[in-house]
Amino acid sequence: MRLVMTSIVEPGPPAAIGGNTDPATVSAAAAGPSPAIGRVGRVRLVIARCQVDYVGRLTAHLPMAPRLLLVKADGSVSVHADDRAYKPLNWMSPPCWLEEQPGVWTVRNKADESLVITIDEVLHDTRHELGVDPGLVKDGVEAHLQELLAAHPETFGEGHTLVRREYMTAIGPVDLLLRDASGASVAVEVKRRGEIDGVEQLTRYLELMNRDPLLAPVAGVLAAQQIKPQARTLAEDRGIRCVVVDYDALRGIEDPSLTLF
Amino acid sequence: MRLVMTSIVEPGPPAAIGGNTDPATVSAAAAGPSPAIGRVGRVRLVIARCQVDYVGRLTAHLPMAPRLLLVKADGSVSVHADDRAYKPLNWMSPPCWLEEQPGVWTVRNKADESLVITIDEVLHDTRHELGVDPGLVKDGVEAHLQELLAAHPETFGEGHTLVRREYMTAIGPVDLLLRDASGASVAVEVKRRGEIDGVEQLTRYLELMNRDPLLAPVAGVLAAQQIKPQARTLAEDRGIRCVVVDYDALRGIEDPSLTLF
DNA sequence: CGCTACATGTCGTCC
DNA sequence: GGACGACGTGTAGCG
Repeated sequence: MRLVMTSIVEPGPPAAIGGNTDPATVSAAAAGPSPAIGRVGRVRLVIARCQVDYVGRLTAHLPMAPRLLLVKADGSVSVHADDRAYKPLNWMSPPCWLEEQPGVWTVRNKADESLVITIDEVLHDTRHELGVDPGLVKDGVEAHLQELLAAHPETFGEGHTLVRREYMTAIGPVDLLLRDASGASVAVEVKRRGEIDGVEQLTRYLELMNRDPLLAPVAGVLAAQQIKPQARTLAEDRGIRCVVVDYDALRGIEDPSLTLF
Repeated sequence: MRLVMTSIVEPGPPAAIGGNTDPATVSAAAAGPSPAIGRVGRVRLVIARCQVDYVGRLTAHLPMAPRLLLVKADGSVSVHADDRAYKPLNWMSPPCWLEEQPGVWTVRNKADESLVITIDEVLHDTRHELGVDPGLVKDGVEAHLQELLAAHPETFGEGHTLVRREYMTAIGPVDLLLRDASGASVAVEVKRRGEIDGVEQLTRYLELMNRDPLLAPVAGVLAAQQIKPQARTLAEDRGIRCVVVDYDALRGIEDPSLTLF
C-alpha cells in the first residue's frame, strides 16, 4: 500500500475543454462524415452495425453486429456489447486519434496500435454535453489503514514506536518502519487483504534490509484487515508475523465519536 | 500463463435473454419511471444530472452533475463522465438488481454493496436492441506462446524434451516441465512480458519441486517475449535462466507460410 | 466457494 | 519514460 491520503479527490481532466456548466443535450447529424475531433467536450453515443479489428498488443476481431460505440471528450473510443459489465469488447485509450471516413473509423495511438471500425449501418448517433465532472470523492478505507497504523504503532506490540512511513529502500518503499521495545527494527507491509503477493513483497524488502548492518536484524509483519490462510502459512513459514487489523476499532481510537452509535 | 487455445473466442453471455437477430433501434419512454428490469436484452443510454453514492468495498460520492448512465442487458449499471477512457466513475457489476423509483435508482448486489443514483433531470433516455454479440476472436499472441514453446522445446537448448504442459503442483501449475539432454528437470514459466512477479512465481514452484526427490534438481527458466531488466537481475541472482522468445519466428516454424510475405 | 494466475489490465507515483 | 504497487481491480480455470 502506498497511498497516504485520508480522502481521495479525483478531479476531472486537468485541461478539459469547454468548462461550461450548461449541459445541453443535442442531436448530432446522423449521417455523413462528422468530424470526431471538432466538437470536443461532448460524449458521443453511436449505435451501429459494425465490424471491429484491433491490432496492437494482440490481434482481435469482431464480426459485423450491432454495438454501442462510445466516443468521449478525452478522445477515447470504446466498443460495447450488451454485456461484460463496464468493459468494452474493444477500445482505444487516449491519447489517440480518430479518423472518420464514410463507413470506416480508424483510431490510432502513438504505439501504432489501431482500431478499425467498419460501419455498415448507423442506427443512432447523438452527442451530449456533460461538462467537466466535479470529481469523485473516495473515502479511502484502505488508504486510511496505513495512516491509522502509523498513528498507533502499539497495535504491533507494547513499546513499538514509529520510525518512518514509506521508508525508502532501493527496491521500493516499506509501508511502515518501527522499532520494538528492545529497539529492534520491524518492517510492516500494510494490505487491505493479505495475500501471497504481500508476503513476497515484504520478503524482498526484508532480505534487502537485513543486509544493512544499521537496520539488521529486521523483523517482518504483515498487517491486513483479512489474511488468507495460504498467505498466513507462507508468512509464518518465513518468520513473518501476521497481524489482523480491526479498521473500525482503530478508527474508533482516532475519533471516539464514531463508535457512539 | 494458463490458457492453451490457439485462438480465443469469447462468446456472448451464455444465457443471454432474447437471442434475436433483428436489431431494431427504439426510443424509450423518455419520462416517467420505466421498469429497468422488464425489457431485457437492451442497452439503455441515459444522460442525466445526477448524484451518485456508492457504499461497498469503499465509500464514494459524486456530486450532482450531468453524466452518462449505461444500463446493459446483463444488469450492470455504470456511471460515466466524459473522460477516464472506458472506465466509469462508478458502477455495479452483475449479478445486481436495479430498483428504479422516480428520481432515485438503487442498485444492489448480493454482497449488499449499493449504488444510489439520485436523478435531478433526465436529458436523454433511449434503449437499443443489440442482440447477442457473435463473439470476440482474439489471436492469442500470449496464449499462443506456451503452445508454441511446448511444440518446440529445443528452443531451450539441444536435447530438451517436453514432459508436461501445466504440470500441477500443490501451489499451482507450472507452465512447462521439460527434461534437458542429461535428463534433468527444467521448469519453465512462460510470460508475455517477464517481470518480477513471474520470477517470484517460478521461485515458489522451484522451491516446492526441489523438495520432490523424483524431480530434484529442477532448473528454472523464465521465457518471455520481453524481459524487464530488474526481472532479469532477480532471476539470474536466483539461478533462473532467462530466455527471450521470438514469437514471430516460432510461429514461422509452425506455419512457414506466415513468413512468406 | 476458495485460490491462482491472467489482463490489450488501467492508473497513479516516483525516480 | 520505465519501474512498481494499488485497484471497489474483473475474470477464467481448477480443486
